[in-house]
Amino acid sequence: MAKKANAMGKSSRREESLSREQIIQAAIALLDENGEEGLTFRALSERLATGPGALYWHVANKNDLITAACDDLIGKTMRETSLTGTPQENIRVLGLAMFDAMDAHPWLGSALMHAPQQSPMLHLVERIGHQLCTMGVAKAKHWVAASTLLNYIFGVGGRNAANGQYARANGRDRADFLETISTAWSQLDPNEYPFVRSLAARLRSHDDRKDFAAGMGLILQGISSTESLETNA
Amino acid sequence: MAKKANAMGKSSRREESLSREQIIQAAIALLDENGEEGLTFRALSERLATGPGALYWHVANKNDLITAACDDLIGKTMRETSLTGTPQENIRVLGLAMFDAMDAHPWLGSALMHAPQQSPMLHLVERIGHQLCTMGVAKAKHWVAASTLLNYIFGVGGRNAANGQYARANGRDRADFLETISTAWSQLDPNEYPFVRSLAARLRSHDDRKDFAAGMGLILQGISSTESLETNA
DNA sequence: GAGCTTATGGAACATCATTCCATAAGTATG
DNA sequence: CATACTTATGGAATGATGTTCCATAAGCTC
Repeated sequence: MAKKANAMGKSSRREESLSREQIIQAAIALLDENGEEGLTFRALSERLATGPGALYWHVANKNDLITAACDDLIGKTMRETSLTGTPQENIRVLGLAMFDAMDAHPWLGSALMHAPQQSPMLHLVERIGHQLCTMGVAKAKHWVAASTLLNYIFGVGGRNAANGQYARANGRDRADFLETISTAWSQLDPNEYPFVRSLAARLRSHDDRKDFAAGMGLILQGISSTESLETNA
Repeated sequence: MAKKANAMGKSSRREESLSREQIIQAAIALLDENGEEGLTFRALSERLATGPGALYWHVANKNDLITAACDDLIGKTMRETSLTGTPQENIRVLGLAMFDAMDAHPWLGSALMHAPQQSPMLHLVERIGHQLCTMGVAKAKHWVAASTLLNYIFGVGGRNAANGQYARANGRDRADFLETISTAWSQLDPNEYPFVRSLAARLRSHDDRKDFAAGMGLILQGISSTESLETNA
């Protein structure tokens, strides 16, 4: 008795062998189609016409795979973004490129929160830093300026992704979703929540991308201002 | 045959009945002790001396539970934070209170990225908004100012949490972790990554909390600047 | 006490990431 | 060409998870 193991027809090495790159691309496709929960080793192996075990030859584990997928997209985004304007404009362009990537791949923002920083991310830091230098930002401000910009970029990305996925998970489109929240806000107690109430209308009509760019503008203005910041250097 | 169901000694209603609040507190304790992955319905039911099924009477599902845990902590943080300074100072205090909460509960930042916005979060928005009004920020800027601050606060929280958890997951303390990255940065190609290299030393010695406060200062300065921003209202 | 509601907790279920392993195709070596 | 060794492969098993189901019992209302 015992396990007969594999029947005869078994495996015979596949014509076009698997590759790490192939697996990453399939993972991205799966994530794009079905969201964060759509990526399972079973679904992935089915799509690639193999078994889950084979994937582990090319990929260490799921975290490794997701990290690689993030790197791939950030790298692609960086490669496709060229900078031709003023430093401030260029930083905005970089931020918007990341925003668009996270918008096109709604799982990306959330995944980046869990994934360790890898080399494509460093490339983004470097490019932003280069623009800061061109702007003539004082060296003492470099660290704070760069980290504030990055935290903002990925903070927005993460939250936008979360909102989008929440709406999608409840089977409603963005407009419905915003409409519901906006209505709820406008019905809040005027004494307790005057500010939130006053934002209800704006919520309904706002444009995430424009607001993102405006927020970058706010930070850039803070960076450019001549006031020196408290530093701990 | 078939299932004999429960033996006789069975259940007899527990002396102190379960409550949603009790479950939430136990969940927070579990998350604090063992991180994001430490919260399972099995561990939770064991700690509460019951079965997983009983928890579902008080809590809809895991998402509901995590959202409730987040709300509990944000609510507590808001309740414990009183504002007595200038509007700018107050906004900084609010941000730092959230930073400290996310620092004390490293899973919080990450969980907030997935959880839908609930009423304690609205309370935070309201308080920040009130300070913006006191500062005399133009109405047209309210939306951008508030959302930029919030995105920054939770963006930093999320990233800090991710870094901390990554370090912890690899069994290294913060100093080790930063040391490794700092060294890696300082060994990058000087032609390709001059900026990142120049930040290596700063990375080693930086203080997350001070940098967070400085970033808030940057944004507040941008908000206070008299230049009007492009709005889409 | 009868009947209904509120809990309770253990077992069962489906699904997941991951490991294991028998196996076969490639590749180098003689 | 034959023999070893490496590189892949893919299916089966493992263990843990969130969730559902259900028999049961305690409280409550009449």
